[in-house]
This record gives sequence, structure tokens and C-alpha cells, in this order.
Amino acid sequence: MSSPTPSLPAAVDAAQERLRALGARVTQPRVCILACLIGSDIPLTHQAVIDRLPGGAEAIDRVTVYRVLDWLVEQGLAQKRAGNDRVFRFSLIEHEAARAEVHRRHSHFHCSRCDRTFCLEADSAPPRQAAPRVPSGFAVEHVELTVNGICAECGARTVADAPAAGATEGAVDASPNPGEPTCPN
Amino acid sequence: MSSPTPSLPAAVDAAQERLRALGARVTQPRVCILACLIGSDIPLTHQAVIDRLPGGAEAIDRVTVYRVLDWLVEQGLAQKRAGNDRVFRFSLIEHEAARAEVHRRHSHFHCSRCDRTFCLEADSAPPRQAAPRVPSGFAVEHVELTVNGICAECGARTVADAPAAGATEGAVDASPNPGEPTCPN
DNA sequence: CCCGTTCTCGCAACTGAATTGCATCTCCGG
DNA sequence: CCGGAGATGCAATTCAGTTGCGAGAACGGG
Repeated sequence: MSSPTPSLPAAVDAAQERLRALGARVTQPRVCILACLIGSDIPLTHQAVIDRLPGGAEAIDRVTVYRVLDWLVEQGLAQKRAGNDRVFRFSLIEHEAARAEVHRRHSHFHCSRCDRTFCLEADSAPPRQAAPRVPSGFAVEHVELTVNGICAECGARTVADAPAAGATEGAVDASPNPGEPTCPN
Repeated sequence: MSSPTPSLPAAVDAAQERLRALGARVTQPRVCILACLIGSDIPLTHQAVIDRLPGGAEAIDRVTVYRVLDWLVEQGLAQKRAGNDRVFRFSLIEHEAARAEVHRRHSHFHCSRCDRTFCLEADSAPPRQAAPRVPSGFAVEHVELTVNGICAECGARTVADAPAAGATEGAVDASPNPGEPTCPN
């Protein structure tokens, strides 16, 4: 346990604690890799994890990284997801939940032309009781409204050749999710 | 060259016509592959396309299938998308639009545990005027309601077992319905 | 109807991410 | 301090997709 990188020691501590809480073996690769996820606010590819390993621990094998990440998913600590680039990205479940929580407070606009998703202004989320009837056994947590249509950018491009940019203002944050696949073509 | 499969001759005809309309060369591989997409109501992997080639045309090379599919995407006829299994699936753009149209008439339920998306009963879609304020320049087409929560299956598993989260192991394809896109946001 | 240009096709070899087999090493409970 | 279950590292393999290149077909012009 030589003190690793000075940059993210807190994450390393947290990682050790969580592993111990799991009742699982606390090994150096697991600590480092979990610390990576804890310290990152965006989902990481296996390669990104390797690059960001604390302690410059290039000592950890690629295969071990794969195995530990899959193991974390199995333990319910992490989430594994592949995007349109066919590469897996891993993130802490709780970070994912935190991101979702933010999005819970507003609605979204989905452009059916460029496939991007925008955040609408806050407090635009519908009330819980707006939920339609759901099958028995299903538990409603919250209701989300998505507006579909054409975004300003795509609309401008269609109407004429005048790329009247700047139409956007108001409360539009750009695409929220890291790894959000904006229109590939 | 003998007359191909008797099963989907209409699709073959349609395929030839569309290729001609494009002003592109009408080759046997293109016709067969496009016919596959036309004749399928779900997105197909490259392998699925090969398996479903009309005329038992095993004569068509894997590489050619890849190239033609990518070419169709380039021409705006098809859509290419990778799921959580890291495999590309191709579908006709217009089929995709048709599917979207169907989903437009009802709401969805998203299970935050297993990440699957279910269709709720028809006529549960909110009225257009339910849309919150959108930035200027954005054109609203329709509004969609998504209910988030825990599905019956996951709910039952939680009550019974302890290992609610991890046991099911994530990482696997979520969508129960073929062609049902698990909504990213 | 034939010909040549140009675009496609098929074969084979290659890439890059992820997985598997196996021997070695290391946590951790006793 | 020791032993064994379980984790790690290395090498080889799989799997989906990509690239290079020469042979072959489509189609417009003669």
C-alpha cells in the first residue's frame, strides 16, 4: 500500500471501504479500479480506466481491468453500457442515479432529425399523478415528459439554406449525458 | 440467377425500384440485401441479413454485406445502431419511422432496476398542449410520457430475495420486445 | 451490339475490443 | 504463521467489423 497518487486519495479510501463493506477481498487492482470509477463523473471505457489508474499503476493487466469491472457490475456497484461506438463504458451506479436525479426535475426535448436530446427549463416535470394507469405490480417512482420535434438548428437547416444559428437560447443545456450519442451521421 | 426465393418477391421488386430511383448501380447483392431490410420488421444484424438472404444467396460475401449496409446508411435508406451487445443492427429508415409512429400513441414505463422499457396501454399519450415551454426555434411535434419505477418482475425479486440488484447481472440486452429501443434518457 | 470506364465484388489478411484457459500468486480466516 | 479459496497475470483465442487489392460486372457511349 505505498501511498499512490497524491491526486485522488479520498477516492482510494472510499474504494477500500466499499470493498470491505461488500465482504469481498480488498486487492490492489480492485481498489485502484473502483477508485477510478468513484473519482470520475463520466462513464469510463476500459482503456480510460487504465489510463487513469491511480499510482500510475500500469502494473495492472488489461484482463484484470475487464474482470474487475465486470465483477463490480455483478456486485451491483457499477453499470456497464455499450454505445454506438461498440465500446463498453462503466460507471458507478450511484453516479448514474445522481445524474438521473438531476434530470428528474425537468423535461427533455428530443429532436427527431438529429437525434439529440436537450434539457428544457427546470420545474417542467409533470406531477406524479399525471401517470397513466400501469399494470399491477409496477411501482411508479416518477413521471417524465419528453417533447419530440425538430430542434432550432435542424429546423433552420430545413426551412432554407440560411443557417440561422443563434435561435437557441432559453434554458437549453446541451446534451447532458456524457457518451450521449449525438447523431453519428 | 435462377428465379430466387418464392417467399419475398415483392420485396425484391421494391428493392430494385428503390435502387434505380437512387440512380445507383443495381447489383444482385444490393437488391438482395435491401430486400432483406424491406422484408423485415425488426432491425437486423449483418449475420441475420446473411441468413435471410433471398434466393439462398450464400454466394454473397460477408464483407459485401457490410459494405452494402454501410452504403445504404450513407444513401439515407437505412439506419445503423449498436446495442448493449456491441453488435450493429440495420433497419430501413421508414420502418423506424413507422415504429416511432406506433409508440406515439401510448406511454412507456421504464424500470430503473432492469432498465427495460414497457409499453403502456393505448391512448395514454398526453395531449400536445401538455408540452412545457420550449426555446424559440424548436418545433413541437408530439409529447411523450415516460413513467419511471420498478417493474413487477424486479419488484417481486426484491421482496423475495436479497440480491436484488446484482443477481440478475446487468450488461445483457434489456429490451424484451424485438425492435424496442430502450430509451437512452 | 460491342467496348471501355468506373464502380463493385470477393478473397484474404488485419484490427481492436473483449473473453477464456491455466499456472501463479495473494488475501484473509484460523 | 499457514493453508486454501479466490484473484491475478500472461498468452492465446474469439468475435464483429475493416482494409487492400486484383478480378469482375453495370451501364453509357460509340
